[in-house]
Amino acid sequence: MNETDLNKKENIQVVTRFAPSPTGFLHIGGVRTALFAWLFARQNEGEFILRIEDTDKSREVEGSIEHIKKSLSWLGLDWDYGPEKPHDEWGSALQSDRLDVYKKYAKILLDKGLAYPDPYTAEEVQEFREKAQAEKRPFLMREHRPETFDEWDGTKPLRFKTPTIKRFEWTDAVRGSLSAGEDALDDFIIIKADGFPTYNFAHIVDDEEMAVTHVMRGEEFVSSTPKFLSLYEALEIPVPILVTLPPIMGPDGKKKLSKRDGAKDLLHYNEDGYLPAAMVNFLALIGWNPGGEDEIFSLDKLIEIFSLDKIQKSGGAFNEEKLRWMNKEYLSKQSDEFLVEYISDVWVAGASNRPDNAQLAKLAPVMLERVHNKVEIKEAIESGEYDWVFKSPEYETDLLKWKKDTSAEASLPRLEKVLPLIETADYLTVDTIKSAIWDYAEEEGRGEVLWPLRVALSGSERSPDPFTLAYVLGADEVVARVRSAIDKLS
RNA sequence: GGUCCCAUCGUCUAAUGGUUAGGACGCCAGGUUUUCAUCCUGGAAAUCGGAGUUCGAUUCUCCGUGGGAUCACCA
Repeated sequence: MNETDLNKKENIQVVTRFAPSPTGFLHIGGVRTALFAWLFARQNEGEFILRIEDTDKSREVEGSIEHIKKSLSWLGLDWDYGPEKPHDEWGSALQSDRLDVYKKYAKILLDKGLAYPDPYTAEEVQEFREKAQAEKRPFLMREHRPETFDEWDGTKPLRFKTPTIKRFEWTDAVRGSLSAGEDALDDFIIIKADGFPTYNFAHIVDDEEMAVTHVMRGEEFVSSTPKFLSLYEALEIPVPILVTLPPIMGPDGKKKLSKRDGAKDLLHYNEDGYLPAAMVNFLALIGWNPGGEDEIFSLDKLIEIFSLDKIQKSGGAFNEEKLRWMNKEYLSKQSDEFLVEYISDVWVAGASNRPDNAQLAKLAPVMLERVHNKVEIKEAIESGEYDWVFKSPEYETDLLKWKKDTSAEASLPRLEKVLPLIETADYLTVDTIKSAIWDYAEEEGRGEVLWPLRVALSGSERSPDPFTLAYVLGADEVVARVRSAIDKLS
C-alpha cells in the first residue's frame, strides 16, 4: 500500500445509522445502540443517520417516529439525515418512501437469476416446516426451490436464491473472527407479497445507498450474518464494518431487556427526574468502558474517548441502583437555580401546601441531598417529610426528650435559653443562625440543645438540622414554634 | 433440537502469562458538629469445573458445565 492509499483510507467518511422500526417507544437497550453509533460518527466527524424501518405496516404504532426523535433529542443525540431530513442523493430515510429503490435492487437479482417468486402458500410452507421438524432435521426453504417459475408479477413474495451454499467467515469489530456453516444459509424472502421489503433485504440496500461504513447492532443479527454476506456477494457490494453490540440484560442478568419484561420508555426516566447527562453516562458504561478508574464522563468526553475495541462481548445487566447513584452525582453538580426548578416541578402547581419560591430556593439543596430523582422527592413530600415547611408540627411532648435525659422536661430550660438567641439571630444564611446558637450549644451540650430545638421546629424524629429548618422557616415562625414547645413542657 | 456466541466480586468492570486479582454501585462497620441525609475511613465479596501448554495460567488450547442469540411474508 502506498502513501496515497493510506491517506485515502484515513479520509474515509464514517457513516453510521440507527435504524429502529416505529413500533412503539425506545427503551434503554435500543438507545444504547443509538448512542454508540452516534458517538462513533461524531468522534470521526462523520455522519449519523436516523433511518426508520417501517416495512411492516401491521406492527406500526402511531406516533412512534415522533417519540423516537424526542428520545434521541432528550439525550442530545442529533442526526444529519432522518425521516424529516432527506439526503440530496439517496433521498428519504423512511423506508416506506424507498420502495422503488428496493425494487431496483430486486431487479438486479432477478436479472441474475438470483431471485424467484415463491410459489407456495403460507400453509404449504408451514407443512414443509412441520415435516422437517417431525423428521428432526433443519427446515430449509432452499430444499423446496421450484425448478421453474413464472416471471415475478409482484403479487407473490420474492425469495433470494442463495447462489452458493458454503461456510462463511467474517470479522466483527467486537467479536473478532466469526464463522458459520451451511445451515445458516437459506432462501429468504426479500420482498413480501405486499410489496414491502424485509429487513434482511432493505437494510443491505439502504446501507449501500447511504454509504454506511459501520453497522452497529445487537447480537440478534449475528446468526443471520451469513445470509447477509451471501446477499452482499450476489449484489456485488462491499460489506461494511460489522460491529456487534452486547445485549443489555434485565436486572436479573438472565434475559435481554425487553418491553415484554417491563423495560421502560426512555422518556419515563425524564419524567422521573433523571438527567440526560446521567443517562448518557450510565448507558455508555453498559457494554463499554475506557479502562481507567474514572466513571463520570460528559457527552463531549465520551466522543473523545469512545472506542470500538473497548466494547464488551458479553451482555450486561441493567442496574437501576447505579443509575440512581449516577443521577445523584449529576444532580449535585447542578446550579441552585436548576435545582429549584427541578423541585418546583414536583410540587403540583397551585397546591395549597406548596412552599413559596423563596422557601423553595432555601429548601432545594437540603432536599436534593436526600434523594436521587423526582420520584423520591414526590415520595418524601407525600409521606409528610416536608410538612414542617407549611404547618406547625404536631408531636408528642416526649419527642423533645434528648436521649441522655431522663425526661422531656430537661429540655425546657434549654429551649428557654435558646429562645432569645434565635429571636435576635441574623437570618441571612444558615451559618449566621448557627453562630447565634452555637456557643450556647457547645457549652450546654450539642445534643441537649439541638435535639429539642430541631424537634420544636420539625416535630419529627428525622429532619434537616435545626439551623437549616430555621433558615427556611424564618424568624417569626421559628419563635412561635419554640414558644409552642416551651408551652408543651411547662 | 440444529447453528453461532459468551463466561472475573450480587451488579458494571480493570488487569492478559508473573499483581496481596484493582475500581465503581449496592451491602456492613466506624467516624465527621444532635436525628435523617451528605461526606470520610475501613470491611466482607470474584477469576464456572476439569485436563493440557508453561518455571508460572484470570490470561493460551481442548473437553465439560452454565448462560445467551437465532432458526418468520418481525425487525
